[in-house]
Amino acid sequence: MINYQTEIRHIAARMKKIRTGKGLSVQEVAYRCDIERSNLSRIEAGRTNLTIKTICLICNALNVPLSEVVK
Amino acid sequence: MINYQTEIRHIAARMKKIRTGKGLSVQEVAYRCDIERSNLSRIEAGRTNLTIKTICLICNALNVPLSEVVK
DNA sequence: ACTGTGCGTATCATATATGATACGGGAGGG
DNA sequence: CCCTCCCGTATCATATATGATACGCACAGT
Repeated sequence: MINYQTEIRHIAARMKKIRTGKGLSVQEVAYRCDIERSNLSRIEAGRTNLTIKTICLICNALNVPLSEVVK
Repeated sequence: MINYQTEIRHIAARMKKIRTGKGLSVQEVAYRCDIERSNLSRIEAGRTNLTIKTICLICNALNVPLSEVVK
């Protein structure tokens, strides 16, 4: 049984970990995927129920497959 | 490079395949996850950019892990 | 022919993700 | 002490996912 709130937090945490692991700033990633920096901050804080589109854009900016973020 | 529109269509197709594979009707799945039947129809037609919450609810109704739908 | 059921789709209202902007704080360099 | 980044967060506007409802069609059973 999946708890979607937990899942959102997990996805957010993975994104942040990948980003910092690659030494990228929030600004840089936001710029790469044409997402508002403030929005990306909210997302990484796990405070938004993101859409597939947004997840894909961020995955592209981080240069990782979807499966790396959604497990 | 991930194309989010393609990804949405893939996810929609997997959901439909799993549902029909289990012999469930759209109504039944919609009822199980408390989602509008019309909305689930739209989703399976690949016409909406679904949120993580919605995907999780549907996965629960289909009794499959997230990884079965998002690859 | 009639009825019930499942599905797709259209429309409108509502909730909410995202865009846009602004402010404050911490860290580091001059 | 100033700057300059980077980050978190708050607020408001806008775009859009979803809820709610309705209609038409195909199909099966009677």
